[in-house]
Amino acid sequence: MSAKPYHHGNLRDSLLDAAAQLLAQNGAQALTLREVAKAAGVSHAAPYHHFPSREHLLAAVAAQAFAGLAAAMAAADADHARSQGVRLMDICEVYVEFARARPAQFRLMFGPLLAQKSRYPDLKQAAEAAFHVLVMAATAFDAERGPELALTGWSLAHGLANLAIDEAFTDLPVAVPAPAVLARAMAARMLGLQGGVDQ
Amino acid sequence: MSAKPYHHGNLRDSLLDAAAQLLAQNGAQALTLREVAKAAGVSHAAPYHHFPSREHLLAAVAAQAFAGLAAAMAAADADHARSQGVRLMDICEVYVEFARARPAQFRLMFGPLLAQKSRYPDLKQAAEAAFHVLVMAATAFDAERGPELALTGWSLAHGLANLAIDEAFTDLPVAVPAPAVLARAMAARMLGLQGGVDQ
DNA sequence: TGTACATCAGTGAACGCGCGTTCACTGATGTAC
DNA sequence: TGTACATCAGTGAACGCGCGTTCACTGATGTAC
Repeated sequence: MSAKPYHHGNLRDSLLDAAAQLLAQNGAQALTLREVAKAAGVSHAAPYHHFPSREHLLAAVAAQAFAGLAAAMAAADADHARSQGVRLMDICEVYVEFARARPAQFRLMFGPLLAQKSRYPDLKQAAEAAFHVLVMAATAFDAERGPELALTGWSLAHGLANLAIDEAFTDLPVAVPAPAVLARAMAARMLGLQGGVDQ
Repeated sequence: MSAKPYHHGNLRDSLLDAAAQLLAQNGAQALTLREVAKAAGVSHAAPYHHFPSREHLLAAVAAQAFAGLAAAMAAADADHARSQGVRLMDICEVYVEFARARPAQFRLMFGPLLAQKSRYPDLKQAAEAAFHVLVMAATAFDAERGPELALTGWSLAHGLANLAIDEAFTDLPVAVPAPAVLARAMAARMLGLQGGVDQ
């Protein structure tokens, strides 16, 4: 803040923040280390004291994004006033809306830029933690078919999220409801519920 | 073939073929115009006589891939010995297997590299033709809920396809069947059928 | 409370690289007459 | 069947650019004594 100190103090976090912001603006393709450094107000060589390479920085951004997604899903699952089935629908909606709000992050989280996730333990762990929220909720809904429902729900939400952010629905020759509405309706069908109206 | 003629004769198609092959090997990120030209046995400036820019070449590759997907889906829908419900399951399976067989093409078709599809009319038309196959099949299955089923099935297959090629299922703490099996089972559930065994 | 010094987080210049694209050119093709 | 010529599809050298990364350096920090 004050007069630009030589030692930044918390550059690692600043770089992550700057990267996330640039990602939202320009997409992962255009996210260069040099731009990130500039946005953080630091020379373009400084990031190397905190990340071994550009890819490691991207992995850290993705891990942070997974944590955010997991938190949002967990929050949706925490509303105990709602039935477990409705909460599963909420989770699907949250998933889709997360992707729509942060499309570049979402693509980075799953895309080929971080092909070998196993090389980034933190990233892998964050991804698994997010999926775990869904498995737990699905198992609470139906103890026996929990994992199966979780996989189906994940595929459904993931496909919808991707199609939505890739704008595959624009100018389609059929009427398409809003993604959030679609997410709830599809989840309801999958669970054998009445589709969004039985709260 | 013979002694490298100065005039290639069919360079446009050769470039598309070379691009598709390089895409399969290295991914869209690494697909450069220069490499494509080299693979087609031509100087790196030659492609400009057939495509105004790299992006136009990519768009043409994607359009061709959409045509291939549409053909595969149509073939699955053409087996009139099977019930319409089973054929819808077949289409979903074909969709997922297409993605697994050509992951880089699949990502290019939907990804952000071709953000403004509307700038490439051929591409847009090819994409819509593929979706149309699904809508027709879903409408044949259930005249009233056709479009809704098509959207749900598309999301399901698309999500599964993406998760499969991004290897999101590896090392998951739950048992995961093969993608093709998953595709059939999920489609069956969506349609209210018995899940892959009622041929 | 001072001081020497190891450690660390920055800087800024430089490197090599490969890319998309442009340009003036040249060789091949095919058509008018 | 020839020949002149417009057109087209190639070539290869060159351009400018921005990138990731390296390097020797310098200023700040904090700890041992």
